[in-house]
This record gives sequence, structure tokens and C-alpha cells, in this order.
Amino acid sequence: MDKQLRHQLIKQAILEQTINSQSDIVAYLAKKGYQITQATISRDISELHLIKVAQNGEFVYRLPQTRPDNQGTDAFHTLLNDANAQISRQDNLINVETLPGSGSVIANAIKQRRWPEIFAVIPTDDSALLIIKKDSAAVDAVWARLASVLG
Amino acid sequence: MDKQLRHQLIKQAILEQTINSQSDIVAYLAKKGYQITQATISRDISELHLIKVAQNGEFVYRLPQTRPDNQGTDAFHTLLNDANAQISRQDNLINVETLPGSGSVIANAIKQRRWPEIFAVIPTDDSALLIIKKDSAAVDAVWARLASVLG
DNA sequence: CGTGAATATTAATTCAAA
DNA sequence: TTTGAATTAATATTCACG
Repeated sequence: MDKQLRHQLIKQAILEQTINSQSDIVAYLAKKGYQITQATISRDISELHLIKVAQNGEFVYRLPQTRPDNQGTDAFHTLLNDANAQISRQDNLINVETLPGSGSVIANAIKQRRWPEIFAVIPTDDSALLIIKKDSAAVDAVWARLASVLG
Repeated sequence: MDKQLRHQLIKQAILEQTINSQSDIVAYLAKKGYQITQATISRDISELHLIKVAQNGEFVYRLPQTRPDNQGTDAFHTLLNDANAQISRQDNLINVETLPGSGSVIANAIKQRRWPEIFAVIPTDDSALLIIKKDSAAVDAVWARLASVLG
């Protein structure tokens, strides 16, 4: 398994669920079909600069709460990765979740691409919702383009 | 020794030097003349919401960058009711209408719940639109949860 | 409650191997 | 380099007590 992909999945796990321990991540990856050991997760956490912090009495892993300071001028892929963008899809919607404060920047960057399949882009503080023209191939196309830029 | 004072000293230690482990803090306090065990430091770190993060190749403790969100169910309940939240639904959408200006606050609060059925949350000035994953049971689940919090 | 001592659990590292 | 298995180290928790 590719390390880049694993890093992406780990970030996704942390955004999607409550991760209390490294074995939670091992379990998450196992459910996705990847058998990874705790030792590797430990290294990944170090490399991703994930933080461990108390939340309600229990410890959780979180993404580093830094904000990309190179907004506007940098490469598209740097922008998306600095904002820790995570994508999910349903029907003709693709949701791009970002660090708080980066939603509109990411939304603008995506708009500027002027991908023809995109019908509308809705920014929030920490996300950009892409409404794709009703055409399943179009959703796949946009998804693939975003995925290739992440990781 | 007073807990409050110890907490102060721990924060000071983290600001003054590089703290790699809890025993570093034990040593710091010992040098100040206080004999404290690792178990207590562990509890303090939890209470202070200190974070552990990789820096260069090593792990360091740092102060929390963002305020710990200790919004429990009570706060959530109060928040929604104070904003006079009203919910309505259609297909996989749930619209939460609020007092003008409260949309983003409510949207954030809902996002922080991390309910797994929610695909995306779109705030407006006076509402939060919840897009639920396409699964009728999921819509019911979210609806029930919101309804239980209102009124 | 808050704490230390002991313990259990979790996480980082070492080492061999691919 | 990257990784897993084994190991060590670090940290969270349990238990007893003040």
C-alpha cells in the first residue's frame, strides 16, 4: 500500500470519526481492506504532525490546526493539501472539507479552474460543496481530478 | 502543592523549554522543589488540554492553539433552543431555520457533533441546511436526534 | 477530590528484511 | 526507504488512602 494514500485515509478517519488511539486507525484501515501495524501508524502520526489532545475526558487525535498562509498565489495542489482537503461524494454532489477558514479560498480556487462539469460551488467556512451537472460521468471526472491533486 | 499553581508551572515549562515527555515535566517541577509523579502530570495534561505533536523528529508538548470545545449536549440543547431552531425535511435534506445571524453558529455546532449520517452542512445567515447521506434510515436518525434536542 | 504507587495500556523505537 | 515483529518507553488508569 502506498504511503501517500494511507496518509490520506488517516486524515479522513480523523475527520470522520473519533479516533482515540492508534489501534483505532489500524481498525479503520483494516475495514477498508488494508492491514497496517501500529508501528507504521505511529510513524505516520509523526509525519503528519497529528496532535493528541484531551476532549471530554478522553484523548483524541486531531489534525494540526494551522491555517495555510500562502492563500491565493500558490499552486492548486499545494493549496488543497495545506488546507487538508478531504473529499466525499453523493449523487451529483462532491463535498470538499477543509480546515476552518479555508472554505472560501478553496472554493475560489476550484471555481477558477472553470471545470465545465461543475454547476455551482457553495463555500462555507470549512468546506466547498460542488454541485455537478447531472451526468454521472461528470461527477467521476471532477472526482478524479480532485483526487489526483490530493495526497 | 496546589493544583492551580502546578498547572501554571507546567504551562511555563512548556513555554520556556522543549518538553518531550511527562518525565521532563516531573524533572522541571523537581528542580523547582516540587516532587510530583508522572501519574499526576498525565492528569494535568488532560485537564489543560495540552497537545503532543511531532516537531522536527521528536515529540513535544505544546499549549492548545484553539480553545478546547467542551460543548456538551446541554450546551447544544441550549444553543438550538436559544436560536429558536425549527426543522423541516424533504428527501435527504433537513433544513434547520434559526434566528437571523445564528445560521453559522448552529451549523458549526451540528458539524461538531460529527453525526455519521450527515454528508454536508450548508450555513446561511438564518439557517443550516443538512444534506443527509442517501439512506432513509439516516434521515430519520438525524431528524430524531434534532427533534429530541428541541422543545 | 487529589494524589502516589503499581499496573495496564498505548505508543515510539529498534532491528531485520524486502 | 518502508515496513512488521518484537521490544522498550511512555502514558493513562486503577486502586487505596488521606
